Amino acid sequence: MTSPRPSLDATQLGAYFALIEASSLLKHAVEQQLREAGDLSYVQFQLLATLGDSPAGSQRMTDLADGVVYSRSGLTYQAQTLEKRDLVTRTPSSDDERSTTVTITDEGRAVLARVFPGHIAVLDDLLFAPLSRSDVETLADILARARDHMRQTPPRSAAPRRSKKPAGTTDQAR
Amino acid sequence: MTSPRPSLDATQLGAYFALIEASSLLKHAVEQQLREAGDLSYVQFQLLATLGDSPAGSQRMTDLADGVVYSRSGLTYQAQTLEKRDLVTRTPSSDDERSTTVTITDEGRAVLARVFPGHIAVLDDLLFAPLSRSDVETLADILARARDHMRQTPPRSAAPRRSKKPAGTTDQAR
DNA sequence: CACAGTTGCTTCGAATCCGAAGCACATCAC
DNA sequence: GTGATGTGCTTCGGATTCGAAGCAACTGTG
Repeated sequence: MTSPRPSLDATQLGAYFALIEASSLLKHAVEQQLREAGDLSYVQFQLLATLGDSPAGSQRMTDLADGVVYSRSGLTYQAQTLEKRDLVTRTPSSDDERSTTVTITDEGRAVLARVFPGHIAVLDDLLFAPLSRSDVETLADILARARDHMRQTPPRSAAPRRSKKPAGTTDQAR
Repeated sequence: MTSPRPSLDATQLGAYFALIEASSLLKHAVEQQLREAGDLSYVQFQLLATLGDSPAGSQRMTDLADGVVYSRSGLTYQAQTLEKRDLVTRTPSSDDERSTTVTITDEGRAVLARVFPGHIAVLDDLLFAPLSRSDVETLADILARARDHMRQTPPRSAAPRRSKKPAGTTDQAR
């Protein structure tokens, strides 16, 4: 950051690094707690929590994938893992033979309930402890805006201009 | 499902989810850009950037690991990968035979320089675009506080005051 | 109805990650 | 010195991730 880069200013860099570091640290801590308390990975917890929050306790694979940030294949893997442990069931949808409906089981809800208190505790201790009430509100507001913007921004806007991919053009190598 | 349990309030949950989602989305986007522009993973970029920022362009493995959030073994893996591509060199430290000093090469700096503009562009488009100047300042301040707190909080404090367990659930096989 | 294009999910291979165990050097007693 | 500990890094095995390719079921057009 002491480099002569005419791009981001110190504040922006600070925000960026703080965001990445804080989320990484938090995620690691949460992951560890989940592993110890219920032998769950973070994704697995997210899936169970999402399902537990759903009206019927079930969702289509695709809708689940949209809620979480992970890939479809990764979701398949985790869903299978959860199914093996009887925390969810997977059944073909009735109106569309292709889609799979994932449903949380009582056992799944039990694990969720067992893990939740510790999860909250970690968040309180690590994330919320050093923040005031208004800090949290502000944080929620700003990050929600950023998230919403990223969600609706075309995933490919990263590289400025690029249309069709004609051939093995050694893409933008400077 | 907003159960009647003494959990987090809506604002806290919102902040938590927004933090996780925003950082995940951003990281994915950045990762993709880095991959396309310089065939670097996010960790590799972080390592190169950290080294590039260092006075002599070099650091001990351990110090590097502290800067990044990843594990020692993961760092070893990535350092080896970078070394194979001649983006860094690794030499035993002179005063301590055990430690390894990692140094960025000119080639490494070149890759860094090639990748940087696109990196900035992604950040501008995805993270900073929907935020005002003061938003960024506030965000940086709050997250920096959270991060610093997490860094100095003992790693094992996951479940501090929570010793009660739901019946004689056989603990994990150790 | 037949066909082409979509959509939903899974399988496959490769890359990456972590924790535990192991190895080698350092440091601290005595 | 010499052994007991500690520190720095790597190796090992296993888990998790992704993208690309594949399969099966839907949809739209004539």
